[in-house]
Amino acid sequence: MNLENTQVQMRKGILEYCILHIISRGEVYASDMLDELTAAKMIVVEGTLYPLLTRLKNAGLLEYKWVESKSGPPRKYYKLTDEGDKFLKGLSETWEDLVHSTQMIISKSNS
Amino acid sequence: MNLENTQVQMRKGILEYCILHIISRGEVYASDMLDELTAAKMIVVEGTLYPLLTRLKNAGLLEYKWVESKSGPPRKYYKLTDEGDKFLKGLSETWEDLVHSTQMIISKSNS
DNA sequence: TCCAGTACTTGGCCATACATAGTACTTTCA
DNA sequence: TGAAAGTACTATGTATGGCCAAGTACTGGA
Repeated sequence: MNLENTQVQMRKGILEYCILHIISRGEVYASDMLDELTAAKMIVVEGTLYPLLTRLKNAGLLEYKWVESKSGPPRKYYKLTDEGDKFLKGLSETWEDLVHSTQMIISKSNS
Repeated sequence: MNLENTQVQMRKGILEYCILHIISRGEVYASDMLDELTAAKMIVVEGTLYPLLTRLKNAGLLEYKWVESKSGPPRKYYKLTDEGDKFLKGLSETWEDLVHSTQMIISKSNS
């Protein structure tokens, strides 16, 4: 039971939410997302991101198209499907409820 | 990939944080915590709470004492150890960072 | 004595984050 | 021309934690 492990646990599910948000803003590929997540100090490694994208695609929330690149292999550019859009709305509600509940408990402690 | 499952995943780790907070306010036993969590609309079932308390106790973050009850079997009243107190402080930081990072990504989407 | 209520325990299941190693394609440069 | 370096993606195995469900143990009332 160390702090590091708990950080991992806290991130679970939230990462999915963040990724959907990033994709909802326009077509991006994996490295774009990694940059954005890193900028927000939400550290993510390849081995986490790629399986997640595959999972979301298989669930019908995302779709992608191959785009040629000048500096390496072609890239998968992702965007949300209609279903993905709906799912994101549901997730937003869940997240806000969760934050609200947590703040409620925390604020009681500090009073 | 349904919403319900994602809600479960989002809760991971956060629950631990909330429980430690509740216990930090004074000696309580399981049903007290369940009431408090339910009041905050963070639904938790026994099968989640009890194993969590055992885990935290084994990790040395909690300690408990048995107290007789007039309406049923004796109860375990929990309180934080010094180590638990330190751990909670670390967790608070993690939680705030996480919320901050997430808000950063969300706010970009809405602009 | 039997039943309902309360408090706690235990074992098994599932999903996700992560580490690690590997594939495949492209450009660069000796 | 062909070996090295870089980029993008894939695959496999591990650990953790929330949850379900069934079970134990103690109490007081009918």
